[in-house]
Amino acid sequence: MIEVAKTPSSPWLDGLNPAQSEAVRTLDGPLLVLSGAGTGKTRVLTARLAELVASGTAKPWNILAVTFTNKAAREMKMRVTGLVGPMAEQVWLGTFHALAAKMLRRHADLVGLRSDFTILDTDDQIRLLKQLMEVEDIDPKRWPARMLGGVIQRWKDRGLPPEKVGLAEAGDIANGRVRSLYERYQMRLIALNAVDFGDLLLHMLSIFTAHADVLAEYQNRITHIMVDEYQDTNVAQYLWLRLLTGNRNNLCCVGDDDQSIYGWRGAEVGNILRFESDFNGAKTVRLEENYRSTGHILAAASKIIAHNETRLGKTLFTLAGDGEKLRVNGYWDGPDEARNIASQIETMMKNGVHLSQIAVLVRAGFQTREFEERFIAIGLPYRVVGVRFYERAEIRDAVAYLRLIAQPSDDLAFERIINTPKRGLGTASLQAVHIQARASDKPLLAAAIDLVQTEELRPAARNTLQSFVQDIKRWRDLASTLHQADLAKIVLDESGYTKIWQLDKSPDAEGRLENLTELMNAMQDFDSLQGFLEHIALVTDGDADPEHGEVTLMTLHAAKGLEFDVVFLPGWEEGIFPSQRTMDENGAVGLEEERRLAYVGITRARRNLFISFANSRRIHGQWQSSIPSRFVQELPDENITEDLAQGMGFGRVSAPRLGDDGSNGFAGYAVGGYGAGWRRMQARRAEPAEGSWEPANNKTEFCTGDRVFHQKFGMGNILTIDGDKLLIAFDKAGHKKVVSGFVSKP
DNA sequence: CGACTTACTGTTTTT
DNA sequence: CAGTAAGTCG
Repeated sequence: MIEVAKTPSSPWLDGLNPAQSEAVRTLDGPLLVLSGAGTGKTRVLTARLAELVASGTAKPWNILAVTFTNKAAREMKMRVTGLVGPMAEQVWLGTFHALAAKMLRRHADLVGLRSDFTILDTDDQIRLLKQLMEVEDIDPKRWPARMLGGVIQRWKDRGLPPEKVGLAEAGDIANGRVRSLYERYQMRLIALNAVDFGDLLLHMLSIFTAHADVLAEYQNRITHIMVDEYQDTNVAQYLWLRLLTGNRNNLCCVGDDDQSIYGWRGAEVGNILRFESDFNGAKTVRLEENYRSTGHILAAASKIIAHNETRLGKTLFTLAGDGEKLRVNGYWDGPDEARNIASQIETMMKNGVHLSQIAVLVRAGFQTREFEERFIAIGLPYRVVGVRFYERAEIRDAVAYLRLIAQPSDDLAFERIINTPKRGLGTASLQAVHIQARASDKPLLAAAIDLVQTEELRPAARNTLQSFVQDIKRWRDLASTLHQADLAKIVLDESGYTKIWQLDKSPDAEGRLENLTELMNAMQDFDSLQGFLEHIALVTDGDADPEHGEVTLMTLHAAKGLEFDVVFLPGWEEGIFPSQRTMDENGAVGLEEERRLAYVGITRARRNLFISFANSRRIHGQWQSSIPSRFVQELPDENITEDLAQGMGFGRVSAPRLGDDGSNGFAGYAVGGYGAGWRRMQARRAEPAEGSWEPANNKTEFCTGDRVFHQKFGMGNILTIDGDKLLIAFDKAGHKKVVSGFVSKP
């Protein structure tokens, strides 16, 4: 390496490897830093930020540094402060949403909002949509509000306001009424002086597009932009970045296309894949030296991800030794898997491994249950990451009180608490308030104040409503003199909310009371009630602090960015992981994302990795036999040791090796018999040539009316065929939808 | 208005 | 199976 002259006072440049160093020293022009798992991404990001300031290339306030999570933003701020001191405070540093919210509050009037707008969460959105769906006459059974909310959110992710949504793509959803639902929803949000998460970006886009002066102001001020986790950006975020970058083009994006796992949430891997053609003269730096995992782990991860077609390609390497091979375990069933993993953890614990260094990572939240049950049974300390604090019902109720106090026009908060605790103000009373509100064009709370002056409600309801609005007013007056935490205590006690849980006899009531106390503790640290409400609107992570002497149990998604000495990856079975639904909905693209998830999971481990699958599992109360994930098959022989349960003739080699089309994970499998798996294993051994093995049952083999046999349902006749999905009238089991791979001709 | 019963439906979720 | 959501009765 050539010794480059450097300022002696730049400690952040010390110890960087050549690639890292190059990324840190490339200060101008478009730069893509492709950083594989564990290659020191955060280090590069913070060092480069420090270098920008220290070299005089940019003043702190000229720099915009964007992350996805508050946690990442916090860490970056801390580390940059450590490097350059309090100057770091001046950097525009935060999440996409927090930065956009900050901007939007300055220009709210340009889109018809006031600067004190409320930020709604998903729950509020859904409830609002349900109301509007009634108006639009959309059947909530056929089209669940959650789903339509998702559709609208996706449009927002793509930067599409209602008028830009193509008729074609809106056409077949909810009989073509989603578009007008979206329109109505947006109007309602403005009327409520509220925005949802997607609006934060969307409104800024429309302001930047319609008001050149506003955009110019930001473009002048921001000369350098840095983006973390670029592979997770959606179209709206991309457009926002593009507009802010202007023609300076000083944009540095850091990310890893192989770790893009949020496509289903609107993230566009395309953004990172296209970077070089998107930004003229872009330079790409690859960080490929991994400082986290041992050789076998890294090799397995690399070889699995190599099965993906759509990637920029990197080759991770480590100077650490090979370490131990991955262990691949087959178990009889779910409980067997949980029992074995739990006892392996116990053994490690006895051998001095700290529990905080052990994680069990699952594909979906419900999979943690089996482990929880086992861990409780043997008294193994654990914690489940994922149940978000601010999404708990009791917290949302409490916050709704505070929201209504802070913002009397917050109708959603009003609706949430008007009858919580039960005051006898049910649908009839609420209806009356709604009518009054619509007639006078006022928020619900104001309408309620008017309504109690009239004879409209029967005396009992009127009195109750009267005292409710008076309470709110009284608390509102208190808010100016009391600290918000004390206010919260008074509100919860006086409203009778605390009492609900004190009287509740269900086992989790105590926990809920603790959560409320926790909420008030959390409120201590804020300057104002407003500040606290802004925080909870944009922060959902319940601070996953480690070092707690507990095994961590969480989803693969939640594990991104974390690392552990020992990682267990259970449930590697077709249909679970890769998830059947993802493959059904997104085909080959979905399968590649699932594989990236596998890659993320594997690369979380520093030293020991255990992958496992079970022969049968109880899903929705039904026992179902399962087959090992194709990802098990993709693990290279030389990096693993395989352990099967006693007498189980069903090894990983029996996992499907299919084309990556995601079309039919089960094709050709006589599921249910271990013998079948064993025979396949023999067959594979005998004829291992790539692609030589064809699925036995091709979907084209079936015709409507065919008589077929199913392992579990018996004989039946095919009614309809939809791709590889068959609707079959079984003689005994009735009508069932099954995948063609499950049935055979007799 | 609210308590109770019945039917349905089950991923991942940085903000 | 188990949790929710809508529907029905008192």
